Amino acid sequence: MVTTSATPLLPGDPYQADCPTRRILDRIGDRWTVLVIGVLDHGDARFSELRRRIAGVSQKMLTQTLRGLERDGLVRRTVYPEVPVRVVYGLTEAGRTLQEPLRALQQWSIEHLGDVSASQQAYDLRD
Amino acid sequence: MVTTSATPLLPGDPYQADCPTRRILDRIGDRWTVLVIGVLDHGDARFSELRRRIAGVSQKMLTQTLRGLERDGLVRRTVYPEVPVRVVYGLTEAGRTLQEPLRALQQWSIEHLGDVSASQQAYDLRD
DNA sequence: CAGTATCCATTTGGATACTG
DNA sequence: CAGTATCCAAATGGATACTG
Repeated sequence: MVTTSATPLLPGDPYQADCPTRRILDRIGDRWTVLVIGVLDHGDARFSELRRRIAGVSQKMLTQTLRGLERDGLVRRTVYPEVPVRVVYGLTEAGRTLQEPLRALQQWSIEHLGDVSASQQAYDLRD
Repeated sequence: MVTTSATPLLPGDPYQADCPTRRILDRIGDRWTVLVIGVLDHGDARFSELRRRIAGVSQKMLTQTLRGLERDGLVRRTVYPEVPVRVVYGLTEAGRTLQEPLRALQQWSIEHLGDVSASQQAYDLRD
């Protein structure tokens, strides 16, 4: 992709409110979004299935998270007007591409969170 | 680093509270952490310099963010006991490695946030 | 089943005043 | 200069009750 935009996105200047890094973190930084994407990456799922598989999520937060992802075009919501109604969620193409950078982040976590925990312990034992 | 832990970190099972993805997002998901890392990646900086370069950050939040990063071993804090005191912050090796997955995320943003904005507009115009 | 609506406790973070 | 301490408004999110 080309960055021909009027705002040249200086690589070292991400401290504006509308910078891409800020926006993506606002998108995925909450408690449930990445978990929903993670589950849906295994395949489509109904609302109740998502709720079961994501331990601890409330109905309100799951709905809210799914609405946000749908609004952003990362998740597709399909309603089958049966009785009772069946609603199936799935990742869009855009949603699927997000998994790659998320996995990079997860990989960093796996490699470094041991050191991070050790550093925290050392820090807390100071003085 | 080796992952010899008793919890094998199933790749498709990131819905536990202590999963690596959750922990790294708790770490970088807040408003200021990635911005601090972004600035420090250009080189060490004093407290006042960070404050100037990160538009909108309050003294309290900058301090809080830096303390958290220091505790995690991602940022090094050096005090020069001059008068007035001079404090210089810099990334540790671990802190520097975090820049790579962050850049991947930023790259995804740059490539997709146009589509996301379009999708939001379409969503909001529905009904 | 898949939500919506409401209430409320906790968390987050900005503003302000003060300090070694 | 580089903080700390305190107060308080707004946002976040869980619990509960209700619905097409």
